[in-house]
Amino acid sequence: MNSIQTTGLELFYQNGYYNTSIDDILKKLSLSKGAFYYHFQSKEEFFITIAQTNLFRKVYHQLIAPLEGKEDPLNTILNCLENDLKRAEENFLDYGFVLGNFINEFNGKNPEIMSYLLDIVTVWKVNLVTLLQKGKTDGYISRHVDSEGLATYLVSSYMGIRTLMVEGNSKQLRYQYIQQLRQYFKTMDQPTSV
Amino acid sequence: MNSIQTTGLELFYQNGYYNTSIDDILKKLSLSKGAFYYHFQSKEEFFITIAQTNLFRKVYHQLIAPLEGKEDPLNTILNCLENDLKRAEENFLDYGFVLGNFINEFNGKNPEIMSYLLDIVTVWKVNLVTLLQKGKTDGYISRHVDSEGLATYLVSSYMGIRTLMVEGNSKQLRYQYIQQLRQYFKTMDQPTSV
DNA sequence: AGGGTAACAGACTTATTGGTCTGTAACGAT
DNA sequence: ATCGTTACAGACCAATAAGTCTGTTACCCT
Repeated sequence: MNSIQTTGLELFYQNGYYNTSIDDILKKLSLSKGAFYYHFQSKEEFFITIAQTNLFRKVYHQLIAPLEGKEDPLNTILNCLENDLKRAEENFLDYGFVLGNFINEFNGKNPEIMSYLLDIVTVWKVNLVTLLQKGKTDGYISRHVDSEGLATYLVSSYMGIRTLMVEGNSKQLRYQYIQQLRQYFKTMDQPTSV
Repeated sequence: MNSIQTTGLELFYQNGYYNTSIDDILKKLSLSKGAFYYHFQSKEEFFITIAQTNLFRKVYHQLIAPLEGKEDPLNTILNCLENDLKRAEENFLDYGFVLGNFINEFNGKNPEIMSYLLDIVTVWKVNLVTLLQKGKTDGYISRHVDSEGLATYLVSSYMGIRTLMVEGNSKQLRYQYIQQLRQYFKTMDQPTSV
């Protein structure tokens, strides 16, 4: 049953939700329809289950966990994103940002699933904001920085660069992206630089 | 025939390529299968035609044309993006960035179509780079700015924010995004601020 | 007026989809 | 050993997909 979820997320990620049939998943596992519909009510309920467990875990592990218990928020965020992009780059068959892809796919089609997906984005963003705020009280970040705005900006730019990196020259894109981010961060990492 | 393309792009945008059937398009136009397959060989060829004409025109009109013949590149870009986001926001049924959605959908599924879509991105990016370079020679932008990198950053962040703006509070997101961009631009609009 | 072609109409085919339903193997409890 | 429940197998169904094919208009040309 857990293997169904794992394989399900894998195939949904590669081919998209609507473009992946239950049969595709079952074929890969050499299982039958009966097995699937014994554990899950429908394809939709199946995906929601996956989103709330596997997908959330994945995002948390990739983008939130690496931020915990570190000083110097800006550098921590920068390293986290850079490592993530490097992983995506080395993964010779990368399909973009899992969460971003699904948000894109379900937009305007399934509001319920959309809300679950956006919840995950919110969790990520809240973690970023919290980290940035802490950075301000700890004296790492200039007080005039808008934590909410910066978090929004980070999330959106990351989602975008992951979409762009599906083409060939992902190495250059990553370099440029990180470089620009570093430049931007420079303007706010010392409170004296106002 | 042109109406088929227009309606086709409209529905592909709203529901995605794979989730829009030829019948859906034809039903909306009260046309028959015969009409469609008289003009187009297949659904794929149909989309490619749309991408190269209608989709390209749309992107050009939205994001490239407003940049032409203006001084002060950074402000021009900022205004262009802000106006575009405002339009998306007022459009009470917005489905994200057309081009970005398709790139997301076809990634890993149809390399040929992908190449056509990425071509459009390239055109946009080249236009940005050219504008930034001109801005440097005209003295609007600091010489140490990496035009290529900045263009990459602009494209990716725009694609990301459009994906995020599909949820409710798009007004706030737009404001935060533009605000952050403005802050970033401040660091490079005077050559003396190195 | 008549012939020919461009521009469609729409029934039909084949493949695939999500989902149902009946059947059955394994297995612990009594 | 038997019973009953869990965990599947897989045939089956209705809906929908892209694409084909045989018509049938409408209209221009001569």
